Amino acid sequence: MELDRIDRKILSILQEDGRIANVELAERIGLSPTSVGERLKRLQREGFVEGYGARLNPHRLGLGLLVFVEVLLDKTTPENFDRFARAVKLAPEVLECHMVAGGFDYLVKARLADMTAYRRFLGETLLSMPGVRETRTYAVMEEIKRDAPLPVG
Amino acid sequence: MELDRIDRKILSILQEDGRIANVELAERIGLSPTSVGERLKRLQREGFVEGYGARLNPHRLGLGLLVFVEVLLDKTTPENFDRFARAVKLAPEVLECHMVAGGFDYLVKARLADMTAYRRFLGETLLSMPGVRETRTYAVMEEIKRDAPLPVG
DNA sequence: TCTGTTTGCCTTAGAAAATAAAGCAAGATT
DNA sequence: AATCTTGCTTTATTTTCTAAGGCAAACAGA
Repeated sequence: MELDRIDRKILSILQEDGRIANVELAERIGLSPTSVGERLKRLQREGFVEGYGARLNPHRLGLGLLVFVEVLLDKTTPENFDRFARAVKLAPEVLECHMVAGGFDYLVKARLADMTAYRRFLGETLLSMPGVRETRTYAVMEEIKRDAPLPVG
Repeated sequence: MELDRIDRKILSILQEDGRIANVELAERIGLSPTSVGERLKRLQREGFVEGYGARLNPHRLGLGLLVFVEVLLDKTTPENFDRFARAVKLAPEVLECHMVAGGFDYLVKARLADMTAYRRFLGETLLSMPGVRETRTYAVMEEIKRDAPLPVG
């Protein structure tokens, strides 16, 4: 399944402004609203578009601290991996968690109110997770680039 | 400026489904469309909602490889920081870049087609950026949790 | 306590947008 | 050459958004 120039333009615009009216989207593309709507429906059906979301300001919501945590597990058995994965999915502070190849097992991205909240999170959530041996925390001092759109062009 | 239970519910729903019709949003909240619309406009005006975006599937777009790169700068002067920041903002492969406190200077998150593309990106973009001394790459093997909504409850 | 004001919600009506149907033309297929 | 498919357009109906006006409860000051 191939994307043409128009499909990419639709995706690009929608990634920046997911709530744009179909009429206006069609104007910017240079097609009728109907055909743009059909293309979009196809892009959703084919799985290019997974959904839409509001972009919230974390600081405004009292989540002033962004941290990355490198996590090493005790014994890297399948059950340990699985239990850790399940625990991470339940923790609302954790925005992302990736299993990586290299010096550690998981990279966790979390947002919290402040360092006090982080201390609690580290002790009560991360370190009490099954099989966690070691963690290294990196606090973000400045967000240079935040959630850039995927390159579709 | 305080958020009540209804505001939080609006933010929560909108974060998951940013394209929901105001009528349906109002139904799920239990208020009239007008008053939900007014609340939402206020939440946007006050900066809680920064915008809306389509969630695209990176794999479907041929971006099968997710990497995190730790970057160390040569001399940590303000100009070097600034030049690096500007260069990073221009690179479309870079989705996030954070200045961190700890063992290195920057943590970069990037999506690429494959390892070949990453090699090129590393050489032509990252290593040729001003003042970059050392990089450590961590390739993601499995995405356990991806872009979870911010906890607003 | 009484009065005026604000706040947050509702209903209603007019404007705008989404959706579905029908048709048309260019290119592919047999 | 005739038919089918594809992708677009226009039109009409339904749905949604938006702005106006009004009501009642909470609040402030005299």
